[in-house]
Amino acid sequence: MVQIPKQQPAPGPAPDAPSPPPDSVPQGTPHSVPTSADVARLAGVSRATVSYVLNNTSAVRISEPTRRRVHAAAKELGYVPHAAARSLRAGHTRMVLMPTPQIAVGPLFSQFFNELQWALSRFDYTVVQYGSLGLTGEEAARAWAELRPVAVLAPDATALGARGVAVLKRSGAKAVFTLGPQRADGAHALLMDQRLVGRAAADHLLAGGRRRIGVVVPEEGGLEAFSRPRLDGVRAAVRAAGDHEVTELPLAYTEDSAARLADHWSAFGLDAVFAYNDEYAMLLMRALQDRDIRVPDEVAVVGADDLMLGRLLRPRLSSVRIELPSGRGLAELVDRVVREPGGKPEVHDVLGASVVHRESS
Amino acid sequence: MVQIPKQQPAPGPAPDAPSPPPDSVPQGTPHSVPTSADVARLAGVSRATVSYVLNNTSAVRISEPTRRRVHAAAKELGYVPHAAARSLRAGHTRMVLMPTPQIAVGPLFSQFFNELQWALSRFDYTVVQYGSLGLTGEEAARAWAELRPVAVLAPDATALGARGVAVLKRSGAKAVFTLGPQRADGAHALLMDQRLVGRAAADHLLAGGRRRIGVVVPEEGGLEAFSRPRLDGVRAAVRAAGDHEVTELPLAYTEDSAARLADHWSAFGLDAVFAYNDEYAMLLMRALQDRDIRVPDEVAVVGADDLMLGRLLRPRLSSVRIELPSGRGLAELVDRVVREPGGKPEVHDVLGASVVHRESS
DNA sequence: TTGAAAGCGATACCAG
DNA sequence: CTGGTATCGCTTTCAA
Repeated sequence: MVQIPKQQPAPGPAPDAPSPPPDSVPQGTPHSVPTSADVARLAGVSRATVSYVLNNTSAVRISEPTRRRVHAAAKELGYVPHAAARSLRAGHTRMVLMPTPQIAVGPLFSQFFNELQWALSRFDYTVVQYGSLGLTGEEAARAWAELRPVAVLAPDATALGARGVAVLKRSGAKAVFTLGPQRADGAHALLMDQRLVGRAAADHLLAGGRRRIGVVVPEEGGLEAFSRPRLDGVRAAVRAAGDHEVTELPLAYTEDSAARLADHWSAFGLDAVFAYNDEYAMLLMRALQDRDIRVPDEVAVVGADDLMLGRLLRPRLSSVRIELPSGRGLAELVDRVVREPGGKPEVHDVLGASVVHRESS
Repeated sequence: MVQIPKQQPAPGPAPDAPSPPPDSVPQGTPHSVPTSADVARLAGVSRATVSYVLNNTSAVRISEPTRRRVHAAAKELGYVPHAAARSLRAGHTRMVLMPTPQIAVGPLFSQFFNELQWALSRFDYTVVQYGSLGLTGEEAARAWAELRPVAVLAPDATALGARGVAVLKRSGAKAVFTLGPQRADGAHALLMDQRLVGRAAADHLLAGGRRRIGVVVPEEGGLEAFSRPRLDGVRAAVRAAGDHEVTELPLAYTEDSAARLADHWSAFGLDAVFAYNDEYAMLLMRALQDRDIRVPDEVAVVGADDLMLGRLLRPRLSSVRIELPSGRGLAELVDRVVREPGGKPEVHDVLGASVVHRESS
């Protein structure tokens, strides 16, 4: 706040004189960032001692008066250690990189992300979400590798390929995980097999006697990684049950789009819909009801994510509840791999899907 | 993948012999991370030349054959530069730190975040979301300062105080912004005055002849920073219009809580509710309707955020549309401050609020 | 108990 | 046109 006006150092030795300035008043250097050397000077000790004190190095015992002086000096200068210098020296970091998915991906997933982040920080990892916007697999990997993270948890929408994984490992990453519906060669996988969601919905509808099933496929870009496998899951379940029909229903998240779909509804001849998720389900259900198409009598509707809103609709919306594992457990897994790298890539199936049956189906 | 078993270096000079190994076959060092020195060795040039080539340094002209050799060597080794070393040498970074808010904060805000992130990366900043979970103002600031970001955009739920701002500036941050309903001394502010949301809702309700207004206050922790000012905004508007009543309505985001509130509804004697946001509005409206309390005849309901779901409810939900500024503009602002620091802290009012009148009010 | 000094990896100056 | 080399801030032996 106090603006020191032009407090130039007194004319003396040239700025790059090799000898350190003997008159070591730290305020003399007006506004550079304080380093451990500054702390050392102010406390009248060496940089080594500063390091020992501030890191509580147990292998070395520093006298209490000295500790006090160092701490006081650090506080007075507002000294904050330089993470880059530290990790450069150490040769490794505790950084876990979680590249942000480009697309917003729903409250469920982002809560999962948050929980995982919290759990990892309990393990003393520094979690960093890195916005590598618009970069593709290998390029993205190179950008991430520059940070030398000890672990990378990549939402596989980033299409990290085997090449990308290799880049990261060569850069020193001990653990590379993909998390999402697909896996990448060489990386561990927290596999979230979205087909299970479709399968659960289809099994439920088939069990209720429905035979002509429609599947909403969002037109919004970036959702294909989820919508495709969900559709595939429905197809597989339906095929297993005796080759009934499955109709793709493209739908954008707008009232117009829903209206168009509903206008042609009878042409599809469906008796059930899996609506991708609860929000699309709500959109579609509203459009159907506005046209006096009765749910569930004429058509059963099932959403996914089991959001609160489903319980508030009338009829109450049946929904596929998706269970993601605890952040705590995953953090343990990551930590284990970091500490014992070199194992074969593990594939963990981390997605559970079960239908919550309500009134719409 | 190929596990080289115990490939120990042949017995020769002690491992810490000062002379570099003359037989410099890079494959000889099994699995360390390649550095620019490795690239230089493989290409048969100096580290300086490698740096010049890989950074396209224009002040220096390198022959085409040399460039080729360097690029080939870099690719063969899978060389990725070390960001920490680079920024240590450079004395600054292009990192913009955006600490993640602890609480999930709704789709509107996170979309705004994403847009801002994208815009900043167009300005060649590296955007990093840092999960400093559970740390308070000054401690959090110290943790962030270790990364030496050039700019910090702090959601003020992190309660970055004047002290925290000072810590960041001393650590070299050229631009410190808070973004949210409050500001911090010394920092620039992208002020999102949530009172405007409450005011807009209240003005709308008052204009419609409503006089006894209730305001939903979410019981979920972490939302106070938003709900308090929204309530205050309603209070201010109501006071200005002639001192009518304002009733606080605590509500958790559960059906039970909404049911309890609705059960005692008549006791409140209200003719209007501002429901904090669309989701709480939906929750409350459903509970009211289930008890045959008519909306909007008996009670007008207004939400906020103008989500799609509001349009799908019956009656359609009136809502306060919140306008956040373009990420592009804010990125420009941040960039300007980074390039010309030292100016007085600027306060930018970046939140617009206007009611979308539908059927529920 | 403390200090001097070597390096971590990359860059930019100054010679050659 | 290219190669030494000092340097950024910090940790960590090794000596004193």
